Amino acid sequence: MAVRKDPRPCSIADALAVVGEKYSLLVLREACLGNGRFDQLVRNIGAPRDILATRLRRLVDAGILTKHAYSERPPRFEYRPTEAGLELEPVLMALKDWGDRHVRGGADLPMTVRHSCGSELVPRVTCQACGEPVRHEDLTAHAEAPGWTVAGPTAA
Amino acid sequence: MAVRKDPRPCSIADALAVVGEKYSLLVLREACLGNGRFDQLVRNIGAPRDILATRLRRLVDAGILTKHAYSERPPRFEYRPTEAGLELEPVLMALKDWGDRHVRGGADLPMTVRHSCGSELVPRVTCQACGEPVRHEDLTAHAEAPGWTVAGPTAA
DNA sequence: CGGGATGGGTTTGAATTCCCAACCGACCGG
DNA sequence: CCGGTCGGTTGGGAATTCAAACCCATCCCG
Repeated sequence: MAVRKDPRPCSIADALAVVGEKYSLLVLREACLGNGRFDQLVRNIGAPRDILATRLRRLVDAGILTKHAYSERPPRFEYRPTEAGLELEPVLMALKDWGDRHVRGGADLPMTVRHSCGSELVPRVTCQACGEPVRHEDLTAHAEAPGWTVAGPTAA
Repeated sequence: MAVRKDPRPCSIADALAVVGEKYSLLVLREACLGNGRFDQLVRNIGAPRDILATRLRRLVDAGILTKHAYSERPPRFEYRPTEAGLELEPVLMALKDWGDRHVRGGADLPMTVRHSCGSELVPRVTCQACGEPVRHEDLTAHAEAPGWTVAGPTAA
């Protein structure tokens, strides 16, 4: 799915080139949940088996999953998130939050996540420096490489 | 791209069904940057025009973009993020951060974003309740709807 | 030992998408 | 009138995806 001719050098595009293909993030969801076996992935995601096999190869190659043998004889594997994969989990949580609020009505959430602090997780993307939530109107983009021109005063 | 037979009710899957198709999040990136005109999108994203047209229709239908006329005679349009679209921008930032750190080496970032607090934005996904960064080992998933079974003690 | 189930895939052929290039209509500028 | 811009649409071939079937080694059961 690698965006063929992305004219802009951009880490968002780079990230999507790795995890932006169909099912990839759902595979990571399941891997993070501990459901990393091939047939679990097939059942829980509903992806065709061949597609799943290619995604898994790609995610392993990209260093997001590792293929871990949980049994020799017969050889059986489980796909587990690497450190890089685990660091993608907050993105997944932020996406889940957005989906909770904007796609699903906001009520009757199919699944919740509890944080170790004791309360139910409500993920917020914040600025590390000041701790404030990241809001569009507080952002300004700056080009560091050629290819970037920004029209308005808005930022991404 | 709606995942055809997603066996799990999941807000992540729901969100991806809307913005998970190829180019969709890059379109939103450009819209947030203020580069919302059709030919700007074509140039900056590098997507085929017909695909872009389909994505735009879908994003407008989903309430993520609006088609705003910036000129009558000749009729010219600009796609702008709605409130829901703007609320997806933090996810984009979190994704950019991951890409910065894991796909790109970590150095020579093509673009940076400044936060209104004065420092360069380093987005962190935090727990709203306690303010701590969201880390995999602090999470536990809980099923609220049928379809959910989690294998390990891990969580997503 | 035979017979079925399980796990982790690969193969096949049809259906769907994507991609590219060309085209179009409305307008403007010279 | 002629070229250029903008915002698309159209057509046809290339690439992906899909569903279902198949494969193969290994248990499990009797």
